[in-house]
Amino acid sequence: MASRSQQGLDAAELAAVLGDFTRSSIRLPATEKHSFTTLSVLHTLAHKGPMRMTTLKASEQVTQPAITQLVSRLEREGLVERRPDPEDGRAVLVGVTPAGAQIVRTRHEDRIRRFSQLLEALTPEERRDIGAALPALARMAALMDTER
Amino acid sequence: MASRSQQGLDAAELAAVLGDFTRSSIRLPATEKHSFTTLSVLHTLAHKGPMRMTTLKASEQVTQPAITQLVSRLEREGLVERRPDPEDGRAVLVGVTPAGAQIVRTRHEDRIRRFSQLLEALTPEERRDIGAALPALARMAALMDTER
DNA sequence: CCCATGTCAGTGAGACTGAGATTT
DNA sequence: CAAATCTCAGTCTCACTGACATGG
Repeated sequence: MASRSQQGLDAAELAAVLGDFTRSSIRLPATEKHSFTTLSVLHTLAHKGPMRMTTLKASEQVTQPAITQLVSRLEREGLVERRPDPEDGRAVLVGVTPAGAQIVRTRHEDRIRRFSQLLEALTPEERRDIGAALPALARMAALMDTER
Repeated sequence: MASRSQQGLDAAELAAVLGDFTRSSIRLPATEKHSFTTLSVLHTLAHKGPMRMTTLKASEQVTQPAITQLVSRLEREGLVERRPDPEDGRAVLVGVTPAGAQIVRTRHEDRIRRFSQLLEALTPEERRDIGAALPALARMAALMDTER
């Protein structure tokens, strides 16, 4: 790649590798029962605590009706709870139930197990390279979020 | 992280960073008209040429009816073409049309543009670290695919 | 009265299972 | 006849837009 020697990293190569990586990652959890958005909502609620629909909507990048519908489904399954906001009669606060938190925990453990296996199949040099890039990748992810 | 000094990379940290990264990446193309699977099918067909439904089904990890339905929709939109397999009367071959190939191209260019902007916001050291990790990340993606 | 917050109704994509049709 | 390939029918999730009720 011509521009790699200039700035150390070619955008086309980056897009190709990370695109493949994301595609492969997405196809993995297809064996699971819950959808990506469902898990993302549970993850958000488990890590940030109860919040109102509007806040949740912003973090998941969907419309209000979509959040209403999703929260209703999760509530029916006993994974989240609705309760009125004591400070604002229009709003409701949504929080995870113990069952919802358990799903987040289990999924997290599954992912760690899976990644551990993947790491064992890599060479020490590859593990070192990926480890060294994690802070930069975390920064990129943060930049993607703020850019919206 | 305790185990980082031992093997150079902690699975929990890797899962956390790559999870965040994937989440942020997925939420990005929400502004686009076509779904993830739609784009993935067009991408596959554009890069590997016409193939039968069964092959496509395997690469996208969905059931036959889902592929039938998706191809029908894409055909209706003029993005792919069905034609009988001359060597097997049971099978059909699916290929992209020029319009479908154009969508793949445009999306690819958009991604490169976006990544270029992101890279400019990083430090030279961060770019170097990510560049050095790309081969290892590509290997990980390949391992995820073969593991299924 | 206006605005923010949430829900309801209707529509469409996209996935699944189960049941055929057709060709090898 | 058995197996492979694809389609059809019916159902579910999950997203959208537009209209609406309700409280600040």
